[in-house]
Amino acid sequence: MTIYDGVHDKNFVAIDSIIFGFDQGRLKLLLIKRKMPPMEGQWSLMGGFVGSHESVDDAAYRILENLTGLKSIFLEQLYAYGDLDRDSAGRVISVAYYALINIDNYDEELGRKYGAEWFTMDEIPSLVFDHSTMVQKAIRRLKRKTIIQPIGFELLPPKFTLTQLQQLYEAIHQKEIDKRNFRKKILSMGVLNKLDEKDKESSKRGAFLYKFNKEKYDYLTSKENLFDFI
Amino acid sequence: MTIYDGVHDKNFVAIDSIIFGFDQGRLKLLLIKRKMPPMEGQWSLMGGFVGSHESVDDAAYRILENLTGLKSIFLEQLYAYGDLDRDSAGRVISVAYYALINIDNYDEELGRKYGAEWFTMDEIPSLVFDHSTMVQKAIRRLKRKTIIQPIGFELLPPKFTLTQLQQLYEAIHQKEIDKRNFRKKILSMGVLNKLDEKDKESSKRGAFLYKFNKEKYDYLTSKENLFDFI
DNA sequence: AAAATAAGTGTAAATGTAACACTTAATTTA
DNA sequence: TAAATTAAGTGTTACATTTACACTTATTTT
Repeated sequence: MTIYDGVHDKNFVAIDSIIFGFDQGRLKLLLIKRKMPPMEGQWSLMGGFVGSHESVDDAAYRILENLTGLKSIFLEQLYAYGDLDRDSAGRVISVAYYALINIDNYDEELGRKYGAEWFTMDEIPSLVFDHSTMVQKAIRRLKRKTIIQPIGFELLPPKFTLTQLQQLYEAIHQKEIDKRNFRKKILSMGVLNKLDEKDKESSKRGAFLYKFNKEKYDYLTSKENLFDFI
Repeated sequence: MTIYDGVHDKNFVAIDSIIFGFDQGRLKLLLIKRKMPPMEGQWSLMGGFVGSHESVDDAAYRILENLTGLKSIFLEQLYAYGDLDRDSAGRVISVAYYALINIDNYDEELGRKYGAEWFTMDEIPSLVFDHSTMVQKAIRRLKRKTIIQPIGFELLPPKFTLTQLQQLYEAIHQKEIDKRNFRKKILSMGVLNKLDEKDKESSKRGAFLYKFNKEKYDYLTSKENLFDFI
């Protein structure tokens, strides 16, 4: 019946993480320089193998924590890559995840250990294996997802100004957004809480700080199916 | 550094297929009755293991062909499921795919061999392991995707009436659609070719048949990024 | 010839999105 | 201490998209 029945085969399963950050108005990607063959010295996504006594999600969190020191962050499965020759070292199936982190919480010490560096989106070098494909898909997913869900907050500090939030959206979508329309839309979602504090860093007048309202967000996502993406 | 480093572990990787069909105005799902432990006699998605000498996509196509006899059909990766205890027989990571097939081309002979049956969406029995979760996700994906891309055609015969197409959309989205608005929108997409033939099965007057224009669709999807979903 | 059946068609209201420029608060400098 | 500087903050109109809504037409059956 079936020409090839692979019932008794096991395979290496790996994780690769597309790690997004946001700094100085620019969207960034965390890459590491490979310290082992194959492709030693080439830029790569952070990755590792899935053990047989941990879930795939747990492996993704574990690997991300190794590099960033961060535990509870936004991490979502992107796609499973399964071409036979995708990894030149042999047959490895890789489940790609993308993470959104607040760059302030990133552990630079750890990063140095892995030879990690942040790259702005227009300066991403060519990557090993099919990692560039993964990054492309992650960017598309991020663009789409931020239209529907306000996940962008994950990339900002807990308190942020509307201007910062707008700059983030502009960085993700790579286009200018009208200030009035942006504020109208984002505030109408009702997931932002205006604080009494002002940020005086970037202007003389000072801009009000806002906080993401997770409770309201969770309520909306549970109530309506609209926000539900995948 | 890392508490658990699973570098040297291999894992079983499986495929599970959510197979959609459309018949008599109803969206349907193809399920099989398990003929082996665990969960013998329980309803399940069609599945199989990924061999170490085939790509994950190839495995998905192979397994689908086994059951349906169909080779070139719409098949798209849904999600990789990796909980430790998801399969009660042991540690198996499963990559779920969903398929859209024209039910006329389905090989009933083969289906009988596997104990396969078509279920309408409101009659889906409880399924083994995490298969119900997979089905839920596939339905959500299908709903979303048909809003953006006209992939619904995959479920219809090559020639179809606008009424049939509308019934398909109504079945997927589980709500009535206004006939005039539906026709306006679907025709404005410009991916349908009206034929000179009429279908006289369902009305005395007869309804014009249409054909999906793949060339135009491919052109649009390559040109504009709009249709691009994931 | 009349009845029955599903196919086929257009317009107006409502909603959502996009375009557009000036005022205000606070600090710095002259 | 008044003028200049800087980014924050704010509404309205035009345009596009989506929704709501009902009758006529072609053909077959009785």
